[in-house]
Amino acid sequence: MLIYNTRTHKKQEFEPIEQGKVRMYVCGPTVYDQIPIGNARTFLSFDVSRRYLEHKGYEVIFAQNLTDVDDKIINRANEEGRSAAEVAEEYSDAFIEQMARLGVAEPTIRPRATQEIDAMLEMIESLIEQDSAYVVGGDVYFSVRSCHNYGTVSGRNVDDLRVGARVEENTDKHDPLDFALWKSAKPGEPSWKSPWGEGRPGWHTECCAMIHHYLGCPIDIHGGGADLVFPHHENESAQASCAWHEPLANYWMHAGMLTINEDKMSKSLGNFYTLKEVLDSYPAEALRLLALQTHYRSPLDFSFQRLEGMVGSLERLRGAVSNLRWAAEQTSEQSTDHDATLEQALEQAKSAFVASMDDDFNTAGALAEVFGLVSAANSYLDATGNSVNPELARAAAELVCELLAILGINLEQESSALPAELVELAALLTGYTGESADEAAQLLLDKRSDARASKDWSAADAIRDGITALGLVVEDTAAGPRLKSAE
RNA sequence: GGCGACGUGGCCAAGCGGUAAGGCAGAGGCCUGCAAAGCCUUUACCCCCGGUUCGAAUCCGGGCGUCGCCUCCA
Repeated sequence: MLIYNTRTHKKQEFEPIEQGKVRMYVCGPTVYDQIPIGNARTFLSFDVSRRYLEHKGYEVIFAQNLTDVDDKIINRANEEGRSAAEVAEEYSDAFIEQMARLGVAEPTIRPRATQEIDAMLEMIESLIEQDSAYVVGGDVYFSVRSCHNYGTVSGRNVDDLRVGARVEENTDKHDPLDFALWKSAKPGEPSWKSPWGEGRPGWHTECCAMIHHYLGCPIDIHGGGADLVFPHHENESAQASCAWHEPLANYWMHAGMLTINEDKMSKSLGNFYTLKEVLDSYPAEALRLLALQTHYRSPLDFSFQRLEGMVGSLERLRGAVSNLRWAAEQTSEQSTDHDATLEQALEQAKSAFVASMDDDFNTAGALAEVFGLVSAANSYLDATGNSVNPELARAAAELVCELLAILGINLEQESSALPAELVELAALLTGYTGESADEAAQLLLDKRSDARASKDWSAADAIRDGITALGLVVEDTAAGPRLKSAE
């Protein structure tokens, strides 16, 4: 399969270092607040990459850090008058919770920066020994000019870099390009002991040391948002190169940025949404569909209007699966004249899905195949009037679910029990005296069928309206009426 | 100034040398007592101008436009 490598600017055939095994690392969040929706896009993309690699039979060791010490965390803690550790703890938990809601699989390893200080100190000492880093006061800086291949990940020339474009120049540095590996602690800041005094690690230091410690260098895939290419990943790579004389990673993957109505999301523009906010109002699967209909490297324009549309798409997928399964239960036919067409569609979907995903995780193409399969299945149901070949119908339903599962979209809904209010409704309209919602539903549907048979439309509609009011939908299929919960 | 993306139907978006997937929205039809669900049909000068080629949305050159990154934002 092909994977686009940021470093080489090309799609390359993926060859893992170790046969059958993939070691990958995706830069995690700095835990100072609920993560923004754009951040979630990155994690979603890599979740799909990981799932697909696993589907291909690879054993994937997936590591993702939590940056739980950082200026932003300290600032927030100061504002709220509590410790940085408390803030980090709260938002680490929040992050893990939201990822679970999004259906992002747990990483194999989830190191926290504050727990890995030893590995960082070791790396920094090694860099100092090799003259790639120097100490100024209690700070340690990485010497960019000492790294001969600096710029190879991001494709930049050291001499082209505009220094001080966004941050004031720090006069302690030997060279303006140098970056901090270790920062001395100001009073009241969280700190750890080091040979250079109390302090804390720099951001670029964390990921690199953790990768080396847990996965070894080089790893197969290093991922993150496109905004991390420079300087974060460039710096990580430089540290590995100078400390261990190994590349950090063979493939560098970057997820495109998320925009809102073509604008970069930012608090100042008032178009800032957190993942939590979105998931509180929309199903995670709809958000996934939205994200996966755009290639992971392209910018993704998010809007609630689009998300709204995805709810409809989700329904189409769910509807097809549930209709197929339902039809399969209703009939005992062994085969039909239309089987061959559907069988062909199944094969087509399977192979085209894989072909798309093999091409640098083309989820939009893969998804199109799933929709194609859904269309074929719906046509099949239509053509057979629901008198299906049960085995084939089930196979189609399972394939839809299976393919979507590779994309992390779970169609299986917890089969919500019928609402108890049905009993009251049945009591009112049919004189039902029992207490079973299932029986009540059956009775109501039977009564409605009778009413329809005798063309008593008002009675039939009264029953349907009553049921609709309970959040259910009555569908009259060729094989009889059925109840579904309204989305 | 440097580096890099991108410009495909009303909206979103695949395709990356053989004459345009898919989703959402719209229109018409079928089915239905009416609905719901579903089916069928239907909407493209692929930003512009050159070039290469038997053939280009796809490659090359030049415009125009949009966006991202350029020291700590995924």
